[in-house]
Amino acid sequence: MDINATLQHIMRGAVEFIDQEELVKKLQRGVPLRIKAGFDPTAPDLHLGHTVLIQKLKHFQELGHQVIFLIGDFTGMIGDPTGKNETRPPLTREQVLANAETYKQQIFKILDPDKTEIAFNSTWMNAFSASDFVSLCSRYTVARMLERDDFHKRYNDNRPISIHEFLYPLVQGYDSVALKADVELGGTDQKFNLLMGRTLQHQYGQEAQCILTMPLLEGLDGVNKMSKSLGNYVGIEDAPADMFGKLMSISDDLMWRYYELLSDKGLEEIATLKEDVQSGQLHPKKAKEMLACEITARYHGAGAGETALEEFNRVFAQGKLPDDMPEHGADQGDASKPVNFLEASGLCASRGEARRLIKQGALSIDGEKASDGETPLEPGEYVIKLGKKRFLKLHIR
RNA sequence: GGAGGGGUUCCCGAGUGGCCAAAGGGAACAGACUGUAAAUCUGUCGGCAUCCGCCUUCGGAGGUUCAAAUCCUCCCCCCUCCA
Repeated sequence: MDINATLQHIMRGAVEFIDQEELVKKLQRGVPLRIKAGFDPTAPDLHLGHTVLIQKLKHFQELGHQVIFLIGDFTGMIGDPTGKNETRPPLTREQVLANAETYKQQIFKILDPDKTEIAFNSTWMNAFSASDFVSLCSRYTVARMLERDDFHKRYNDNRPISIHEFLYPLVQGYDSVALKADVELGGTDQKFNLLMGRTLQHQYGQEAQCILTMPLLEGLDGVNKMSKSLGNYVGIEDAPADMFGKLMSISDDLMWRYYELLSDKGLEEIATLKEDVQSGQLHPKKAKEMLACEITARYHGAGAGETALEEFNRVFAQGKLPDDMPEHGADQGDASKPVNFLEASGLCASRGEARRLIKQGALSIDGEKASDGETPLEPGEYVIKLGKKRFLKLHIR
């Protein structure tokens, strides 16, 4: 592959690359580059937002470069400054290793294990002495630190910034020194930290890394970035039916964004799809199904996408029942009153909620709308549906 | 160290002694409409109780009062200005 084709592959979907000329120089040496991306040691519950970056790593891998998946177990003690999270309690060695295993399980659905190096920044940071730290801190100024958007805002809004939060960018930058990274990837929100790597590598007498930022994927709401805490995410470990269903619930506008950032389809192919939808040749729902199918198949195997599609249409388009439903058994009598079994089975958080939902017309039993929550059911088997998405197979003894 | 401002239900935020389970917005959930789209409209949105009503909640612990998110005391945390 010539340099131009290589560059094109690298730049696809990227928001910004600093600095292309430097990259060309690095590439021309013909030695595999060291590509760094850092991740939190906690909650290795990756969602599609993370995969935007991981797929970019894969691109580098395909081009023969060395990918370093850095687990920030030291920086994890600090927590990337967001103003929300305070210092996290340090994880134990065992927890970190367990999380790393879970990471591997998830990222190797995308990356090639043989070409991926897993690193932990505690490896070098735990060896740091207090004077090493002083030396590191002396290489950057408070004024420049406050340029970081998040710090800047918080400072102006009179919201707290703890001093240790300044350490996060410094350590992340130092990681690049320790790893001798050639390129570091991150979301656009990471730009400051990525640039820190360049500065520090310079300071420590190394060639500066290039940085590549990827867009942040919007969550299912189409507004906020995808995140676990906002609950607007599609986890790559989500069951095929959930994954498919969540993707179908996005707006048509958002669908194109997802195509752009998540699909393996070429950009031209996507443009064609979009035209077909606009001209009315292709129903937007079909286009969305294709997307949901592709992504579900990526994480659950080739057949899973099709299966999820069929299931989805059966349950939601035709109003039939899903394949597997949670089951719940109850004795006849009090326990067989709808308000009681809805609560006992976990379909509702409380009896009050069950009553409200029934009043709102959300409950159906064996396909019949039920408005009475207080009358016990006779012994037998029932299919309970609450709202659109909650199902239950009920046995009354 | 001194002076001042602030901590409210999932989030933001109003509320300064009873009419407060606490305005308003957001999120979420349900219904209508659909393509389980999105948008929109309507409703719900602490727990128990089929209405009455009862219990828990407004940073924490005590106190005053018939009655406290609201007043007092101490404590914890955050911010600003001065030093």
